[in-house]
Amino acid sequence: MAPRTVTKSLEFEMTDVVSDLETLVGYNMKRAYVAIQKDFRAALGEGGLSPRTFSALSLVVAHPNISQSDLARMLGIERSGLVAIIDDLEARKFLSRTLVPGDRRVQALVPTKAGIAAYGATLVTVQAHEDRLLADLSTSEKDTLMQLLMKIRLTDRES
Amino acid sequence: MAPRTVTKSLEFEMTDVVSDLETLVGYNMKRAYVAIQKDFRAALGEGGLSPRTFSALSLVVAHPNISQSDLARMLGIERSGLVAIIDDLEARKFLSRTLVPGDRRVQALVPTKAGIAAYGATLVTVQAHEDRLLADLSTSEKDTLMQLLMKIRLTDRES
DNA sequence: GCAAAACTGTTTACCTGATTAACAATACAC
DNA sequence: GTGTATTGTTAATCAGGTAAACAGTTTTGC
Repeated sequence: MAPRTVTKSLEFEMTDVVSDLETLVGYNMKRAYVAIQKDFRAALGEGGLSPRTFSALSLVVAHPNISQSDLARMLGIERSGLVAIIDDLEARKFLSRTLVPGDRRVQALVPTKAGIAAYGATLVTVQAHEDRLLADLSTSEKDTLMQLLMKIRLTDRES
Repeated sequence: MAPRTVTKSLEFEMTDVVSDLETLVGYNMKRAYVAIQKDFRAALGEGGLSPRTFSALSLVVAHPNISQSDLARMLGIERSGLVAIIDDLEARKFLSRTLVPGDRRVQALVPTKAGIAAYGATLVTVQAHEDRLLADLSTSEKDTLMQLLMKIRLTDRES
């Protein structure tokens, strides 16, 4: 079956590999992640939302009345860690904690009009930042990257 | 030119996209990075090297007699932040700070035999962790991922 | 020659993001 | 009803990182 395909020449490319480090996915993932985050913060500027706060706001806008516990689960963080994030968003008047009739434990998170507007504007800025930073990647490369990242991300499901 | 290619069906796939968040590279990059790092730590266990300490050791083994300043530059961190990492590696007797004849400011980092051995063993463990975690990705997918991450990473050069 | 500038390793103070453990209030199982 | 589970919260702690200052040591520019 397919006896003599020549694949050897693809195994190594002659870019000078500085050390084994360069061949590890984790190391390159970290460096790429740091570069993106740095540019994200620069794009949103002083007083702008941090990546995690933006993520939380995004999910609250997409899922109004979500509880903090559910939001924490979606973000993959502990609910104790979410408190400060929600405090921040509430201080900015982007959402409010509101009582839920049926269950007095939970406080549903509802975005304000200002919150929805701010989210929309910020999303545009964030998308512009990604378009700029990833200008060297073609659309199909970006698609591929997203698929691969998603695959790796979902590895973490069971924990 | 190419008047009616049907690309529309590729634009959106019918996985339920929870929010805009899922469409952002940065968010998925972070989630994937967190998943990998978590698995890395689990693979190396209690008392094992942290990712950043492993990275530093890798570069010292690959470049014996490197200075701390050069190492910090390679890692993309401040040299003040490197001190604790080198302290750790020196405490484990994996390297030593040694005087350099020509310049009394620098202390060259030289790996010990134990350091080189530990690095080799750890590298095998790390590679096994990545192979396991990324088992769902084909070899060519891994290659593609590395190329794309490298491209993004190099965006950060000028800073 | 020598003053000014630059570089090296280091400490200190601080920041961000995150976790764990505990807690009071509330709801649910049966 | 009693025991168990869940919610939001605080407090303590940690990991990783930055920025500013510092003493000691070259290097540069005349």
